[in-house]
Amino acid sequence: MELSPQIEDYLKNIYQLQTRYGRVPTTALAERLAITAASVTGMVRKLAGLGLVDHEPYHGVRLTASGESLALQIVRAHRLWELYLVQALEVPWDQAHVEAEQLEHALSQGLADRLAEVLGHPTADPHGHPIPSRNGDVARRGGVPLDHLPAGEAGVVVQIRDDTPELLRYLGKLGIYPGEHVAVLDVAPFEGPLRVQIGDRTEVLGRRVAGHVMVHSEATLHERQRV
Amino acid sequence: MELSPQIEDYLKNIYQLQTRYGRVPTTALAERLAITAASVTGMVRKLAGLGLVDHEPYHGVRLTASGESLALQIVRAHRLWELYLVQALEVPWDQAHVEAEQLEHALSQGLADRLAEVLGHPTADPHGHPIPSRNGDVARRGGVPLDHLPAGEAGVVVQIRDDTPELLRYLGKLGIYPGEHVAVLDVAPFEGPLRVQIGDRTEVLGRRVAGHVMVHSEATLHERQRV
DNA sequence: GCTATAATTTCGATATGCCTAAATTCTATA
DNA sequence: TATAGAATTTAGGCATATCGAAATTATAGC
Repeated sequence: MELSPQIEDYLKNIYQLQTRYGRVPTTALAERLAITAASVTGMVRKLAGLGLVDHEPYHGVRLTASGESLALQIVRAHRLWELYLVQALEVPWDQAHVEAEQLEHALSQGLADRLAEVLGHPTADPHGHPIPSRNGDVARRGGVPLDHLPAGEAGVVVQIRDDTPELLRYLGKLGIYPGEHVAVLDVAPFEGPLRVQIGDRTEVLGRRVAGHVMVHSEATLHERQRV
Repeated sequence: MELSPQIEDYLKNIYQLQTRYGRVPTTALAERLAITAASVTGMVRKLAGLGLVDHEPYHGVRLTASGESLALQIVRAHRLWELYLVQALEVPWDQAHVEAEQLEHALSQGLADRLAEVLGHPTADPHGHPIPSRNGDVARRGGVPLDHLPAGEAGVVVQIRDDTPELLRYLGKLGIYPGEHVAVLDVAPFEGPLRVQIGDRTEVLGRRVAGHVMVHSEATLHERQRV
């Protein structure tokens, strides 16, 4: 099936919204796509006609099986490009997203497979978001926001959520990437900032920022020291 | 200036036709873009309005300076991708064109420069077509069709002209690439096929095929043997 | 130079994807 | 449970880029 870039964007964004919030309201989609709700209604009716979404008027949309399968191909294309740009072309990770946004619509199945091969069949992009496999399998990566970790607990960064270029540049400067080990040394009272150990350095992180850093709790700092 | 992929395609194709044949008739463009002449007339009027082409009704179009400058950016994007796909991703050269056709519209100035840098600021794509520089300089590569070389003359392949995937696959099998040395051993009478030496092998080439292989005459076979 | 034919343009239509404004439906709260 | 305000859809329009058919202009042969 040959889809317009617009339709591809709809599918991708419906997918991303529904994975987090379930059935997607028209307005949420409209906001993400930066178009009016009226336009979304129109397009969504068309997508329903194509059998790609299930649209209950006034109650949002949800991808059908075939819609989801197509959405996953776009997500795959996007994330493969992001990783490729960062890894092979050394594009700064905060810029990769914008470029990938264009490139994702210009990636054939064959070339996608080639990228995946060159990258060693990766399962996550530079932000830690899972890269769907060719047949649409997605590894859920989960994690909890860093600011939910109690003082003294350690973990591994698994993904950066809701990232913006500015946030990514900041985190990059701090050396906070997926795969890095972090430990919460202490938390200032009254929902205050966190003192965090990253590698051999100590940084102070605001809660807003920490909330975007998803970690897998690994072991308490105490336990790690015993090892 | 932000242009639609369609407009980019018009500019690119006008550029390529006008470099070879001068002022471009509507019909020639229509045929290349696989759309009707009526559609071309409409679009061409629009391009003229944007100051990108000079349109003399009933006498074809020609790019203005700013139109040509934009066209060169597209050609640059296309050829950078082609080379990158072949060299870095090992895509077969007969497939690179189709992929690049899509990717060329999704290449930012910055990423184009990055590709060029990674490739070592190349001046030609895998087919030997010149890659315009960032500021629009194009190295004319010329060459004469291989079948214009008299028997006994040698040369270097500089480019493959009017290539199709089938032709490219065939030439690839014969080991005929830009940069390769070839020598015409003899030519069968009545516009017959050519016996050609390629590296240390000898192949027989039909005239149709040889006509697509552009070479720079280098030295006669006789002279080369003396060296 | 006239005319048949080819090239090109004009004209009216269509599909896509977006918009604004108005109408409708939903939902939370009094 | 009635209703105000929010969410959503409907209705009418617009720009882009395409088409086929008809009209116009160019050109080549007589």
